[in-house]
Amino acid sequence: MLINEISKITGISAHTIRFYEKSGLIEGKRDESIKSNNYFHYDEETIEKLEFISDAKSVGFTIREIGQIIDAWYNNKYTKEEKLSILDEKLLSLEQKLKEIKEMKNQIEEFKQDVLNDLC
Amino acid sequence: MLINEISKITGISAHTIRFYEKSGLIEGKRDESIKSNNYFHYDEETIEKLEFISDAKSVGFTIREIGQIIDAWYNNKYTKEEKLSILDEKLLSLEQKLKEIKEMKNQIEEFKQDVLNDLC
DNA sequence: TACAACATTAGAGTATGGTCTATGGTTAAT
DNA sequence: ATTAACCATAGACCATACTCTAATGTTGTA
Repeated sequence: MLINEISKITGISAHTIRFYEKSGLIEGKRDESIKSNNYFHYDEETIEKLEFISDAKSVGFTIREIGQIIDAWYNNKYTKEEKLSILDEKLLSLEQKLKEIKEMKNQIEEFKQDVLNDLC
Repeated sequence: MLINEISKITGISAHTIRFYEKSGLIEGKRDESIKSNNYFHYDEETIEKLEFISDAKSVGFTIREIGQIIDAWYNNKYTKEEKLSILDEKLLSLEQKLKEIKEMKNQIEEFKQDVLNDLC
C-alpha cells in the first residue's frame, strides 16, 4: 500500500510517516517491477510499527529509543543478548515512570486536600 | 536568597531558573530597600515550586500545565471550583499515563518473550 | 487529453524547553 | 583599588519532533 493509504489507516500524516522513515523507524520498499515511478510501498508490519510508535510516544519514549525497541524486535541488528538488554532497560525506565507518576498523583491529591480545606 | 544559592539548592541552573521565571512558573521579589541593584530574591516557597517543577517535568507535564497546577495551588488566580477542576483534570491525565505505561510494559514483555523464544 | 489526486525530494518553518553569549553593572574579599 | 564572583537583560543558538512549502513527476478518471 502507498503512503496515503497507510496514513489513513494509522491516522498519522504522510509528512510524519516520511519523517519516521527518514529517522529510520520504518522502511517502505520500492517495487522493482515498476519502472515509471519510485513510490514507496508499505506492508502490514509497518502498520504495526506505526501503531507502536504512537503508543511509545505517548509514554514519553524518544524517536531514538523507539528506534532501538523496534530494532530489538524486528531486526537482526542486535544479538539476542543485546536485544534483551535493550528491552530490559526500557522496562526499567517504565517502572521508574510508573513510580514517578504515582508520586505525582499523591502530590496533586495533597494539593486538592489543601484546596478543599481552604488552606490555599 | 539570590539566584545562585537557590540554583545550588535545587540543582537547577540559574539560566533555567530565569527561563522558568519568564515562563511565569516562579516569581522572585526585588528588595525595595536596596537601591543599588535590582537583584531578585527567592524564598522557601520557590524552592518547593522548583522541586515540584522537576518532578512534574519528569512525568511529562508541559511548562503550561505545570504553571496551571502551581497557580491552582499557590495563587488566587482561580476560584476554588476552578482549582479543583484543574487538579482533577491533571489527576485524570496521570491515570491515563499510568494505563498507557502499563500497556507498554506488557507489550515490551511480549517482545521479550518473542526474543527469548527466538521468534524474531 | 485534461486535470485532480497522488507521489517524490530538499529544505524551510514551527513549537517546546532549554542553554549560552554578550554586555554591562554590583558585591565582597584582599 | 583591584578583581573574582556575582547579578540583570536581550537575544542568539540548540535539539527534538514535527509540519509545511516548493518544485517536479505519475496515475487514474472524465
